[in-house]
Amino acid sequence: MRIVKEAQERKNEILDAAAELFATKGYDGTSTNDILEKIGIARGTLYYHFKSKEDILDGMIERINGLLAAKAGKLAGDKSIPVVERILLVVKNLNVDSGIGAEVMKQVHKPQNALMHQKMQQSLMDEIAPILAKLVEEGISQGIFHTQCPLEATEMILLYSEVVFDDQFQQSGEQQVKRIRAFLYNAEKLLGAESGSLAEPMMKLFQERKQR
Amino acid sequence: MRIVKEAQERKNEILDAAAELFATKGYDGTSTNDILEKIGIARGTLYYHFKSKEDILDGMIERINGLLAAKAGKLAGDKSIPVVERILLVVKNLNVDSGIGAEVMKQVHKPQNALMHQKMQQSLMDEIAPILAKLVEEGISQGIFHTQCPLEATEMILLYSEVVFDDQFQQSGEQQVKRIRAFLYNAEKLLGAESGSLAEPMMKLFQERKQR
DNA sequence: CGCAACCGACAGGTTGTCGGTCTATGGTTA
DNA sequence: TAACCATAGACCGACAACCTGTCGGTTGCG
Repeated sequence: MRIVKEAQERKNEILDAAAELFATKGYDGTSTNDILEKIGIARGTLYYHFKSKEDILDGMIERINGLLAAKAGKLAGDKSIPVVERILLVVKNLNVDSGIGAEVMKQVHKPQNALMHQKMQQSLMDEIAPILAKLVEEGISQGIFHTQCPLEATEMILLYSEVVFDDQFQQSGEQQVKRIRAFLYNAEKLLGAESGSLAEPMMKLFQERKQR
Repeated sequence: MRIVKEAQERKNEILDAAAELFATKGYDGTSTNDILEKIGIARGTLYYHFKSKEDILDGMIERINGLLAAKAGKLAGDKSIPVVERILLVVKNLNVDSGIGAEVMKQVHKPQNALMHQKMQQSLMDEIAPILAKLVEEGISQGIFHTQCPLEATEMILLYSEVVFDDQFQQSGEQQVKRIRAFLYNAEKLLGAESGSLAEPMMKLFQERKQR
């Protein structure tokens, strides 16, 4: 008894399974067999919907990133909230994202998931950085920030946070705090923000996250 | 007629072949068969010297990075050259490295070489960043730079240049120039350098490289 | 003669392909 | 209205071709 579904539905089903598996076993560690066994479809079906394993990864990342970007865009657009607060909100939502995305995010940094990591990073640069940069520009027009290159400054900050706060960089609590302080110091310099104007609210955020 | 060589010699031979293959076909695109056929040894021999394919990659990166770091260290130590000039020299040597390393560097950024890229990046952060940071500190004591976090600022700069100036980021010449300008602007801000003090000599370097 | 270096067959796993099969749907006919 | 195809999109699973890593056995050198 073969079950037939609409293409889009099957595709999502496959992406769901893949996301969960990639999140727990990593991209390299997950075989296409794992995926198709998990949902009980045949090999041919998988390759009917996706042209390769990497294509599945791309699809998954696109889906997660679409959600992330949409959410970030919505938050960023709420002009009733002060700019700095909004930036914090967006950043917070990047890492504490709910749903399958969160699990994926955690595993992204492991060395065996290099490809996944790279693709995510690219996505982050292409989609999230511009959103944050818009906020920075808003801050500039309000006299909070001062820089001639808001987009690039944002990219630098985002990229560095992405790489340095990886789990792979296992470091003692003391080192971690030092790194975070340095990061905020540099971020303020890049954005031309007043000393402490970012650091203070950000440190709060980091401490919240640490407790989990 | 079986040829026997000293372990270290064979190891180097394998690393040489691997480097060349990885450089032309990428890490994923190169099979262990390719490597052992290239030098005419048997499967068992390869795995006698290296415990896995990834182990070969690690060995290769370590070798390249060792050379790079040694060269950079030597250049950085020459106190007869002004600090800014020395920084330029070190950076120049990172990308224009001679020998097999150069070919590898070119291919490192392709998407299929994600693992290679990541390992290289890690190496860069761990070994090269401190060397450059030392130079920055020297600059600080000379009043050229002003920052409380020389190491982290250096890391940010290095990381960003690594990612953004990848070939994968194919962009028009105009965009490229704009990005470079923004990069230098941000680097100066991070290091607390006078406007143009880095940008001017750096632009020269970029233009040289462009001509090749 | 002993040990380090080497060999190559082989197990177990992987991705992607391909010809063939099913099933839902919509048009046709009685 | 009901029975009857026809067809295309969704699905299947065997299979080819590869790939990595292992292991018992072999050989040459000191």
